[in-house]
Amino acid sequence: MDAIDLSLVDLLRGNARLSYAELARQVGLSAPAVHERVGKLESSGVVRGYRADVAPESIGLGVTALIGIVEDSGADTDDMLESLRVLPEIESCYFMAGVESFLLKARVGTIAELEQLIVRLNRTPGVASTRTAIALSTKWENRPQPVGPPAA
Amino acid sequence: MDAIDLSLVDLLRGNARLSYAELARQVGLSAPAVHERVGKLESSGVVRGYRADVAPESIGLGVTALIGIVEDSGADTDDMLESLRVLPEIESCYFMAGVESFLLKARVGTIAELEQLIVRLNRTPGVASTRTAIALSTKWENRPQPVGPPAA
DNA sequence: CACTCTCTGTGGATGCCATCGACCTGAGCC
DNA sequence: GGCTCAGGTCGATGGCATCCACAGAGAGTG
Repeated sequence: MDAIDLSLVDLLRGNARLSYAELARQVGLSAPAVHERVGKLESSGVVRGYRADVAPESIGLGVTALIGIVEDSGADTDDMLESLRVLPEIESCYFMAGVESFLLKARVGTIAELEQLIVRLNRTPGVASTRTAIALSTKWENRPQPVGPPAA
Repeated sequence: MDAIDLSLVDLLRGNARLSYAELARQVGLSAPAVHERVGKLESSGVVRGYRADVAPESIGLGVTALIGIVEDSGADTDDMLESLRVLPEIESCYFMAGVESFLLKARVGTIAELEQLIVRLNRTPGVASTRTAIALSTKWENRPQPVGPPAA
């Protein structure tokens, strides 16, 4: 991970569809060299994939909610995780410090669907309680932070 | 947005670097047809961009925190938003229902940097108080939810 | 110091892909 | 019927991805 790798990562975070030729021009290397570097970034796990950033409301997921989960004392955290993982509405899942063991970001189409999700969560073994906060609007999301040390 | 558009969106959420030729094969159209559809999805705002998914710890952002913000009564929400927007550590910003007006997801390298961020937030005009929860680990994040109605 | 091995580059060749333009076809409408 | 438009296909062309052979820098070693 030298400065050129960081530039590549930065460029690809801004636009994942840049061609290798374009990346090569930006960082001052040849296209094959860039191809190899990016390949190594991928196989070493630095770059986990490439995703289209889609407006959620345009694919019927207009409701965003943040849900905190308090575990039962004695609950098996791994089992709970598996239960959470199968719920497709849960877009992100963080294991937290604090009273609430998990913080979920969930995306659904309607408030009714959110209700169903919350009911399902409360029925899940190991869940003592949930606390849901609805996002009225998303000001921004997953904004890439310019890479720290060798910026440009 | 017909079924083919949804398939394209799904494919690109899974791998944003798929070629138009490959997309065309997957949905059973010609490459130029796919090119035009994707172009329309982009210009209509359904597809907002393409991002490399980078492991944050590998670029020196190993600490994730969720921060709730309570506004002063009488604070100007738009001004606050502008103050928040310039802080690069804030990766996502939701305007929430509830006592806490904003919920931020912030990413920093160290706990010391997180402390600095919280201090800055508490000094920001309009901020009455903050509440910070640290993510001990990220189980998953921004997992694409398979598109609802016409799944395969 | 020279030898060698490895890592990371470059440059050239080749076949696939992006992209443009010409043309086709079916739906909706006078 | 005949217009028009949206959205397709096909073919051509230039650029790009990708493979290969080879070159130079640095580290470790006799």
